[in-house]
Amino acid sequence: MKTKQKLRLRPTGLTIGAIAERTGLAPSAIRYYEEEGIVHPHRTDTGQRRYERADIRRLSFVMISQSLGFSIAEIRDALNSLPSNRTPSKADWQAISERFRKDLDARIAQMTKLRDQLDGCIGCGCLSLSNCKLYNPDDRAKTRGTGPRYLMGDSPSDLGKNA
Amino acid sequence: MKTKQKLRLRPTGLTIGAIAERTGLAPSAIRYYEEEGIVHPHRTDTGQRRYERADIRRLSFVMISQSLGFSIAEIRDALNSLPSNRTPSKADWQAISERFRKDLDARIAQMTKLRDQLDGCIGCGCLSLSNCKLYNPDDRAKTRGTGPRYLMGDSPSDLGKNA
DNA sequence: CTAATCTCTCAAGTTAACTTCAGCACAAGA
DNA sequence: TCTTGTGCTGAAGTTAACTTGAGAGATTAG
Repeated sequence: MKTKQKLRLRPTGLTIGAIAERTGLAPSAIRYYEEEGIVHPHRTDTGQRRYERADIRRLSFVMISQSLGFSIAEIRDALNSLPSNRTPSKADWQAISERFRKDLDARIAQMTKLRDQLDGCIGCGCLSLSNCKLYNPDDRAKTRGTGPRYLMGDSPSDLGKNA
Repeated sequence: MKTKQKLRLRPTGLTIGAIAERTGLAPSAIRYYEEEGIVHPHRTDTGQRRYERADIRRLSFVMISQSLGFSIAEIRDALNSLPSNRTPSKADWQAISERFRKDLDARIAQMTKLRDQLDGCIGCGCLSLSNCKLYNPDDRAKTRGTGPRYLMGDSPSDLGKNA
């Protein structure tokens, strides 16, 4: 079929630069997201990445989700629930939205709860840590953030002893 | 050598191990907090750290604050507002509590706002990113977390164009 | 007095989410 | 065609908040 001249494959897809411009993300970040399995651009015969329009939405979703406190891993998992064979529909995105909303609701509730205990505990001068609600490790929200904090709340064993 | 006998200085203060037990923190974490200027134990003549009872409260405050999403730097700054010449009073702690509460209120409000926009935007399938409120960089909460994210929202320049 | 614990310091490792850089290949425009 | 401008890869750096490990001294239980 191809008399294979130069055979200029029509410029299928957007370059990483174009995507970067439209999303506001740095190309390096976009490549990183690929490593993390968030986007799966195809390559030109010379190895350059080419993205689809739908990828802009995926990446934008990442930015929004991150600002809401979700990790890349969580976001990837959510995106993996989108159909891979067809372009995600409105319903598909709504399903994700609901999952995230549930998580958000829980976090907001948790923060509100801790905030309400703040005055009562820290504010009181914490003269009796032993019965301070904020010290309950189950209530101390597992901070969303980085790094080893492994032992956080692992052995607050003798908190009830004295102050 | 020493004409002075053993001269047992009375065991002033708690050892790092004792503090670790009472707070549930690892000794390494406590030493790290010292580097960060959160606690200032004095040393025995042989170089071991000795803490005061009040340090337990400082460290507990750190744990609580972290679970509320505050960084070590923010926590240190708050603690620095405590009087250094006398043991902090109830009122001293309450002042800090209020500052943190304000911050918490703002963050909760922000999260609630974004959450409410979630369904409307992601849920809708985001057919028109151009007028999506979640894309407003000013609204995208500056995520509390680690690492370079410097450019996040730095140049979402052409977001209003298409896509 | 000894063995078992504890502590100390300093360097290096860890996670997350990226960035920066070096060296090289391809693409676009005057 | 020659010159910029992009893009690619892989390795290493960055921040935060700590942990882990090595080598050596200090404390304590028996």
